[in-house]
Amino acid sequence: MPAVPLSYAQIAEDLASRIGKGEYPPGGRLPSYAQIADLYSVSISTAARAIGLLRFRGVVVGAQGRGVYVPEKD
Amino acid sequence: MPAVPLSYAQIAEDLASRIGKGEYPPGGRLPSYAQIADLYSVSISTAARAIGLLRFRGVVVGAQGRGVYVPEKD
DNA sequence: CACCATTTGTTCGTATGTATG
DNA sequence: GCATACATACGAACAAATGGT
Repeated sequence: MPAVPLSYAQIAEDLASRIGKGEYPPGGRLPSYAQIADLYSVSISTAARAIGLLRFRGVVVGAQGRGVYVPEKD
Repeated sequence: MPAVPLSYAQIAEDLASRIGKGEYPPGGRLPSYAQIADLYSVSISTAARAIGLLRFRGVVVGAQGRGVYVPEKD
């Protein structure tokens, strides 16, 4: 991780890239907001924004109380 | 405007709709963050989020120090 | 059933940086 | 230099849903 934290858009890109590489496979669950915030050294609100972008793009689906998942199929 | 403020996604939808209707024509400028916040009775950060969504969708383009504009052509 | 911790999702207010005019 | 404006980040708070005890 860089000393200068990534922007929410860059975090979204990084996560999308990892999903594309199979790091988070279809049906798999992404780290929680708090974990992402910790992983990328950003606030929870910034982590939520990154996830929100992925959600809008359809890369992931969020389920309140459960987590954020990679859709099984397109 | 309703008593219950719209969400950032709904504000983005409303603005996109107005753009589609020609209320903000190609080449035209949208209200500033502060004006949108006032128009929809939300905070500036929520207004910025709505604009950010439109920007991601390509519906508008933002220019620092100048404003947010509707692209001339697709 | 009730209670509680976790998690998503949103809003707010403030602050900062950059760019324009 | 200054006012305006975009763009991002932060921390706090809250609602809603879930799942476990």
